[in-house]
Amino acid sequence: MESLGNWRRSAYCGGVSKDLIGGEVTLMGWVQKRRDHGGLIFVDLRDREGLVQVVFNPSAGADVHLKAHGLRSEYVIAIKGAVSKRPEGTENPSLKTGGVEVLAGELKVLSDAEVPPFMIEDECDAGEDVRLKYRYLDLRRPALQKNLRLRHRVCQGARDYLSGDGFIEMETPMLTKSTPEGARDFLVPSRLNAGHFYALPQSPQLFKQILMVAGFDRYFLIVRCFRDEDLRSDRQPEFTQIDLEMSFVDTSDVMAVAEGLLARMFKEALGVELKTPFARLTHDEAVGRYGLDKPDVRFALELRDVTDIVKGSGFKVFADVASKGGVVKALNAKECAAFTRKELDEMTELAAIFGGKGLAWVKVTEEGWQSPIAKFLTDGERKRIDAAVDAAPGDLILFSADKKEVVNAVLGRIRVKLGKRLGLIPKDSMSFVWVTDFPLFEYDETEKRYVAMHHPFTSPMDEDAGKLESAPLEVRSKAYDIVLNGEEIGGGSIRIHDQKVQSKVFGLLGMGTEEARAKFGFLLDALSFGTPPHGGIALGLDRILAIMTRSESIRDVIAFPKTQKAFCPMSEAPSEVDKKQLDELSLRVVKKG
RNA sequence: GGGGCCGUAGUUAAGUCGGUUAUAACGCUGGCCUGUCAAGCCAGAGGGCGCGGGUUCGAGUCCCGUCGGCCCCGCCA
Repeated sequence: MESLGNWRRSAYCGGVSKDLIGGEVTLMGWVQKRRDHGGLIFVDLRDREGLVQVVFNPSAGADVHLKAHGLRSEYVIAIKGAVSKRPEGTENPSLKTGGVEVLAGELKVLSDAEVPPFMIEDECDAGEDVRLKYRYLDLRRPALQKNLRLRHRVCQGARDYLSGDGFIEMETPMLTKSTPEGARDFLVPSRLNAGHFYALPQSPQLFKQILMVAGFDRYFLIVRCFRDEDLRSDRQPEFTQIDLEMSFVDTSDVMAVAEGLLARMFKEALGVELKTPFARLTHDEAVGRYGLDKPDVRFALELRDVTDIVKGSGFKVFADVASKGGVVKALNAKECAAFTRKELDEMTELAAIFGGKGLAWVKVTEEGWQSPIAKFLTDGERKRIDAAVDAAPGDLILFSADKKEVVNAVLGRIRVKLGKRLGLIPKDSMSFVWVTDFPLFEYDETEKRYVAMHHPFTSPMDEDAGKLESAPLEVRSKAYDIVLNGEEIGGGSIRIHDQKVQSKVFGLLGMGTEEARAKFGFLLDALSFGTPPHGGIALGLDRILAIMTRSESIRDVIAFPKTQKAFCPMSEAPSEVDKKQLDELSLRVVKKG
């Protein structure tokens, strides 16, 4: 290995252009590929800006040529040489620098390299476990470099936009207080307070509200959040939010800022102009028509309620469900009457995953219904159903009958599946939709109490506030989610700024006065000292980037993600710690047995 | 906590009904080669099938357990 000495890079490999022809350059980078012809040796040299071909010609220096013979993939080298137009017929149009090459005059091997466990190229087919173990090699791949540099630009755009709109970037604690509600906390033991723990923030929620109390008026943060829950392709234990909060505003103000912010981020990232304002659906509409509170509105295929049509029918399954307060809904899979038994079974299996006990189907033909349930329904009922779902010969109607929540979940997911399978989703479409008017509370059957649908600090709608005690489940909230292509990419709300209302909500959530004081006393205190009406939103940066980059998983837009077991194969975190460390923290590990 | 798919050279994969010495491609090593860029040609090395049991004359193939990866349900205000 050689030292850099007084050599300094004069250009990036990917930046060697025709303009430099005739000049000398000093390049530094990684050996992508060596093609040794015995005489001529070609080396593709790579840095973050791209590749350039370096030519080692024995006639230009026998010793340098000999040295180049020993180069291997991923060696880090520096070369000095002349930029030259490539000889006629040897240009490589698939390379940005394919019209030129660098004739090496001097070579330094700055670092040699082991044979990498997988090849550093975009079409890398190595498994994700190997790639995560050697993440530094994986990150050398142009695809990941591109994703992470996009991440930088998007963040930069967000900072610019928000700073320009009067938002102040602040900092909130990472060592904070564990609070009930919400996700499981990551805990950090306190050495100076034996037996006491900090929690890593699930979001800066309370602190940003308190900054509003403190009069900062507009705050933002691009901030890491932590939730100790099971992972998914769109969920990591630590993830990044673009978090903002504003004072003296109502829902429409926050939504307008979020739209402007997203428009700026997409302009920055993809060069596309988003049309604002975005479409809006109430929670009721979203769930009713699409089955989910994160509707993919890129295609229709909407759910239709046929409960009224079948409630008095001879089909016992439907009639029973209807009489017990359940619903029967239908989905018209246009032109899918040719579905095989196997395909129908797959749909039923999918329904089962989401709690559906079955899935009735009807193939609509010129002669009428072909279906196991046809004989249970009258001609009139069948006609009314046909009309309800706009059925035409060749269509396939799928039914789910159950409790409302189950029917919506089942048909909502089947709708998405069908949308993909039938190619109903327009490529390159970015369909944003706001979902508003969420219920303030849900009833949790296992805990036997109300739980906040968004979070406990969400303000009820002014016109519903009177129903807080009389009919909590009918109270709608000032919460809003932003959904992109069927994925939730953000959510927020106008907060409660009245201490009395906040106390009342805590009470409805089953928290006694004392408990509320113990858990959220600081918030209640703060609210009592003059609080502006305020609200905000948090955008899921990783998810947005995954959509922008068409990544299957947010792991592809995070430099150092974790596996599904929340393990980092590179650093091997989490790990056991020394007994001494545990002693200092007054901790003892209890093996589960 | 649960369901599904998957663990075979460095990597990606094949391996039939259980049957000689476990295949291939890429990569790697050596040699030849002055216009390649998926370089080419020749030669070669490299694994005992995630791990532990079991069944069997015989297990990469079957069974049980376990570990790990991915997808999903629950969970994620």
